[in-house]
Amino acid sequence: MAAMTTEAPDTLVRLKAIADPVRWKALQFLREPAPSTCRPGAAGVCGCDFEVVLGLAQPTVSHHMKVLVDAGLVTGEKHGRWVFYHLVPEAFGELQRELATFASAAAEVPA
Amino acid sequence: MAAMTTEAPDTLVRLKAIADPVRWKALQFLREPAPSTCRPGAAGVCGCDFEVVLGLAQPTVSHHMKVLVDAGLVTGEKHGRWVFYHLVPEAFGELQRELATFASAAAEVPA
DNA sequence: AGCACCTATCGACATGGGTCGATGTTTTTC
DNA sequence: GAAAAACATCGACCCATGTCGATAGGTGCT
Repeated sequence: MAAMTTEAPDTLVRLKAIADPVRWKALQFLREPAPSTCRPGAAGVCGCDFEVVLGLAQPTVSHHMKVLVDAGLVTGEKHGRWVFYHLVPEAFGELQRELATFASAAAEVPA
Repeated sequence: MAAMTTEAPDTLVRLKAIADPVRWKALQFLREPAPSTCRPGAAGVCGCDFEVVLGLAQPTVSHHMKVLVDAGLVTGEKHGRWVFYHLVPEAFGELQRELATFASAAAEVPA
């Protein structure tokens, strides 16, 4: 179940993945993970952690994480019976560059 | 009021506004506007232009533009009976910085 | 083996939001 | 004043999707 980060999902897919309150909160947690409640000293954030952080049922968490992984924003490594999630900085870098084209658009005024 | 760009809408509101195929296309058009079909030589893009570009009915266009304006991504100036829309570069700059925090997050490289 | 735990999938439900027709408001033009 | 054009608002429809319970698949522990 390797994460196919080589192919570039559409920008809209990534934006739609981010533009959800639950997934946005999940990404923020991935950015600054609190000490794992299910596995102290773990090298990542597992799905069961998100259940606590997000306050949602397990299938719902699984669904949201799948969306993030499919969008290429997050990778999920399976270690034992846990899945550890990590951010994909490149994906956010690409989005950053996309938005930059809009931030600099108004700079050039039609002659 | 027309342009309440002083208050900062939530980041999620802006992301949700962008993460829509129609509005994304509208933003791209605002970035590189083609010559206006309803008013040649106009100093902006009016709503009726979007009807042609997006291929949608007028109420639908009005709805989408309102979402973009409310999100602070676009301003709408009313000139006569037309409303000319422009990008708000600052808003995209803020989003850019938001995403930068994820792009620079601890990137552990697999051995 | 048997059990407990984490995760993925399925099915069903409810909500949100995109879409359009009809209508109203404002402004320009004749 | 009347007509036309651009835009906003309203109401309704319909699809996408977030949510959960039930269930199945996998893994580690005793």
